[in-house]
Amino acid sequence: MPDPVIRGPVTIEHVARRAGVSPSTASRALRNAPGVHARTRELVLRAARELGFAGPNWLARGLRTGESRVIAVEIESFTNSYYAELAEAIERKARHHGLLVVITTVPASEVDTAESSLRQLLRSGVAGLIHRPVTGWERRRRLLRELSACGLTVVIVGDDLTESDFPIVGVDTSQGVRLAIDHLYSLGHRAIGFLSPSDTCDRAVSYRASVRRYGLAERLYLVPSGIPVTEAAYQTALALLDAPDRPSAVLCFNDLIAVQMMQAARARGVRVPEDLSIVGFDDNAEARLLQPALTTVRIPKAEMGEKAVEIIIDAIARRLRGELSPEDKPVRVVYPTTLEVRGSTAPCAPAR
Amino acid sequence: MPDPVIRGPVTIEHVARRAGVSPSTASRALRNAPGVHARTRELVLRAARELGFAGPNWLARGLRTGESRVIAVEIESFTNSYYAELAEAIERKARHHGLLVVITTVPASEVDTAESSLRQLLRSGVAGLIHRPVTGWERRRRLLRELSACGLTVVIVGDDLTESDFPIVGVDTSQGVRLAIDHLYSLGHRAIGFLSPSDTCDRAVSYRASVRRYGLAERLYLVPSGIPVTEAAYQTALALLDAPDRPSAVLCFNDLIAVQMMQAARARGVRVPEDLSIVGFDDNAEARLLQPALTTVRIPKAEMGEKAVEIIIDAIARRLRGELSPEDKPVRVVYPTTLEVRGSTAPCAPAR
DNA sequence: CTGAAAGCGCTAACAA
DNA sequence: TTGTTAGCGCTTTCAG
Repeated sequence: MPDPVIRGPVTIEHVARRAGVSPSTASRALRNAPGVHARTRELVLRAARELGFAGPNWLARGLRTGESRVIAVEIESFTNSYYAELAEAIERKARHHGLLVVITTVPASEVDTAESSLRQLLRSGVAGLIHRPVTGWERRRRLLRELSACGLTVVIVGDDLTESDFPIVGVDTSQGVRLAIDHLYSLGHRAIGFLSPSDTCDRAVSYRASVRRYGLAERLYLVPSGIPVTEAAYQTALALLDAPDRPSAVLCFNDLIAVQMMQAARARGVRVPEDLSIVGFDDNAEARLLQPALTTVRIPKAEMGEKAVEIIIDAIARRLRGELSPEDKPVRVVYPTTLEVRGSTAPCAPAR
Repeated sequence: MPDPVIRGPVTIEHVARRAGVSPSTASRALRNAPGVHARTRELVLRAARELGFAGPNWLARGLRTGESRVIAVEIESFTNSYYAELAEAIERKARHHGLLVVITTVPASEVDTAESSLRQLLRSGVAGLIHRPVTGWERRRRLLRELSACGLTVVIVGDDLTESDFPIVGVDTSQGVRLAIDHLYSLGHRAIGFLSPSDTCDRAVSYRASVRRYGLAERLYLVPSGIPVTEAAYQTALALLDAPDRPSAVLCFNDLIAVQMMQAARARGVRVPEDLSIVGFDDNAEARLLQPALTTVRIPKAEMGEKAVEIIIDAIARRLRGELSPEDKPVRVVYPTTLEVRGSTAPCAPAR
């Protein structure tokens, strides 16, 4: 019998017909569902192979079962290596579990527009959303809660832990900041600045606490918003260097800002680490490329991404089992940070 | 009348019922399809708004119409900033056209395993695939052709243009290499090496041609495969530096390898650019962070990504119009490169 | 201009 | 163990 030509993807019905069984039997066999005679299963699998069956149509299956093999990730940008690392881990983990990953980017300039695309996600059979809070995130908690109410599992990934409505995967910011300040203090630094775009975020709060613990003065250098953050950080860094009471060490809000600090130092002829010690935060890939390499507080981004996926997979499984646990306290996973000591920090120069 | 509670996402039927019309009319109104009385449309839209209708379920619509609002991107890694830039542009363009982007990563170590996940894509209602060839890509042309035959538009993005079965978005490699060699030659360099993991790729071929054009000797330093490419590149770079006839300038296969070259030079105390000029390729983000900043051949990654999306959107539109053009010569878009002259190149030192 | 009916591909009940 | 039936939410004939 000549193979009947099948245009378009092969469906379960094709396989069933060829194997001489009903579609439902074919479906069961293909899914390894129980209650299929071994010989029948064989038959079906062979037919599938011969026809080049590529697996069931997920749209159809999803429509029928309500299941979903897709999770969504919302980040600010791919080219920020922090997010890239996070997304990579998420995708890897998801792939190993047979999940597809839809990535949506929400540029800071479009936080408002983004609502519609998130809603679309919901209607696209997405099982979960991994959300990394960005500027303006406060505005969308309502939306997120709404999505969550519609059965979509929302997981927050971030280091600000002031959140309790959703499962959250975060890091112990205050511990990380303490690591950095302890390191600088033990190198003899007593004038330790903090270069940050915010003075109310967890990192800033922790900085103040850490510095106070040693009885040191707070030296917060606030990066103004409005202009692109790198440019603003660079300007603020210059101002920091030009100030008469320039600190001997600076903790930067993150590595992106630390890069600007380094470049500003170079522009002013301030040697790092001899004249100025710099510590970053996050441990982005570029930290190691800088010259000198950047001492920084490492955030376990890969682990965090994987954990977020696990939480979603868990939620999916639980929902399948009918345990529609509405609000039994969202999970909170907090990772510790580590200090990566590299070349940008050194003992405080005695002569100042 | 109290709002009847609707659990789960609101469907078109809910909207229809509330508006007092049939589902088909609601569907038409929501889609802005012709043949709906203005007043009826109003009614439907209002009902939709009141119910918080978030748009039609794409699974259902896709199942019915065969349309798809999802495109897939296959890259090797997120953390390689080349791919990150590409993916970012793709996602942005896609988002602006209302398309969702599924990103699949194919680590070099898993090129074989990856087949199944690509097949899954096909069954997930994906309209197009943007494929950036990676190691082992030859092995999957068969698969790609198969997917393509099933109605999925495959677009290749890359700089090796030896491909004619699929639409391709690429760059003029030989022009780019010539740019680099011309630059070095005009700086007085006559011993120009090429540090590359392959001696048969377009870039290597172009290097040989360019160097021959000036009557210079070929100095190809081949990075062995098997071990991680960065490590291998570093070792080869050291060998290059230690050789008695060390070149005065090196063109690197890409910026990733150029980074290794820089670090090897630092390790050996060879000053860049005084003792050695280095040119990269791609213009990754890190090129600007290096010290000195890397002179490199810029590839317009963002434009390429956007163009790839356009090609897919075009194909979707054409298919909807029924123009199932089977094989009318795939599009080829070739971008020129530009040379970004930065600090890593300088006139050849006279004394050697 | 609107509604009723059918079906995209799949799977969960229920029957056999 | 297997087949039959129905329906997920939507769109698209085809009548009205």
